[in-house]
Amino acid sequence: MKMSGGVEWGLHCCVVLSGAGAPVTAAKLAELHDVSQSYLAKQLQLLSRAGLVRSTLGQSGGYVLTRAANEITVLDVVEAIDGVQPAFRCTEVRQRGPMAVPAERCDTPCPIARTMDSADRVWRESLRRVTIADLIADVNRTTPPEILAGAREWLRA
Amino acid sequence: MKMSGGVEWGLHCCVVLSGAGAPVTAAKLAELHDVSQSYLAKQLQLLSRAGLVRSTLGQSGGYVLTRAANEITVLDVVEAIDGVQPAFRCTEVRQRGPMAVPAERCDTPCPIARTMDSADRVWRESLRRVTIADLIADVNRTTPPEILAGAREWLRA
DNA sequence: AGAATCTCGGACAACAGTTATCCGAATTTG
DNA sequence: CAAATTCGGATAACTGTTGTCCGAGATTCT
Repeated sequence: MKMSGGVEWGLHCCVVLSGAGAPVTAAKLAELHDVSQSYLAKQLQLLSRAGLVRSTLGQSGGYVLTRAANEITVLDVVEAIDGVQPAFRCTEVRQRGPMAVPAERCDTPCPIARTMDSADRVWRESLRRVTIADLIADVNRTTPPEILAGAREWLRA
Repeated sequence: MKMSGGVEWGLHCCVVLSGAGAPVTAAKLAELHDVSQSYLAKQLQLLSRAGLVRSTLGQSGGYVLTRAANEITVLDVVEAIDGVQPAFRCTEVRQRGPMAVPAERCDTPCPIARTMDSADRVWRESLRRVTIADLIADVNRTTPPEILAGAREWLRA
């Protein structure tokens, strides 16, 4: 089981985008993080399609967050890039084979599926509790101030 | 993000194995669940390697659980088949690019990684709370008794 | 005791989904 | 009108999952 690597990039981009007042191009975001420019563009498209960022076209275009940082949760980004489909999918094994349970007797979902769904819910709930603003606060607290100022300046140039 | 489909099979097998008093062959388990025999064998091997089941060779061999059903958690099966590696892996993006944070200043893990790890922990904790015995109790409550008896008889034959 | 029979176990291919890349079309700014 | 920029799809490489096979090992019957 593996989450798409683009989730990490997307979260970093949201943090950076929140700090910059002006639109930032995909190329700049890719260079800042030292990741593939073409592939990051794809992830940004997913964020855009989910309505988390807005892209402005033209010469001085780029990406901007559509809401305040404390209105965007980590779960929003995860679901935008990795999808909303839960990791476990019940294939209704009990309805197959020589001892199959007829479909009309399966009113309640399989206990295995219920267990997995419950775990999936608490996982998502945990991610929903953390916002981009929380991440920013943590970053501001743990990274050297000169680097923060340097990045801000580098983005402007 | 997608969990291995073998997890579902493995859990069903554990439930069946707990009900049968004698060893059950991989072929019988595959036929009962109507899944690929060769591939199910692979999943059973993983369970065996993790110490959840014990295989006995020879003419009347098969698989047996090594512990009582209430001593095996769903998480045990998930980790045996799907692996223990968390879905999110931090690639230390902050240490890359023109504004990289030097490694010696990164004493605390990235806040993004901490958020993901926390969610992963509650997910695993949720799965750890449910045992095979719980699943069996649920199955016994929700499936028609004649089918349960039929399956028990079918296994014996 | 020996041989047949049946089992598990690991090695070996096919498939799918993810990762990564590129280029043309559409759009805004200067 | 020209330059710069984003968006979307089409396309290749790659990793991991899915699926299949045959050999090694053990038990049972004669």
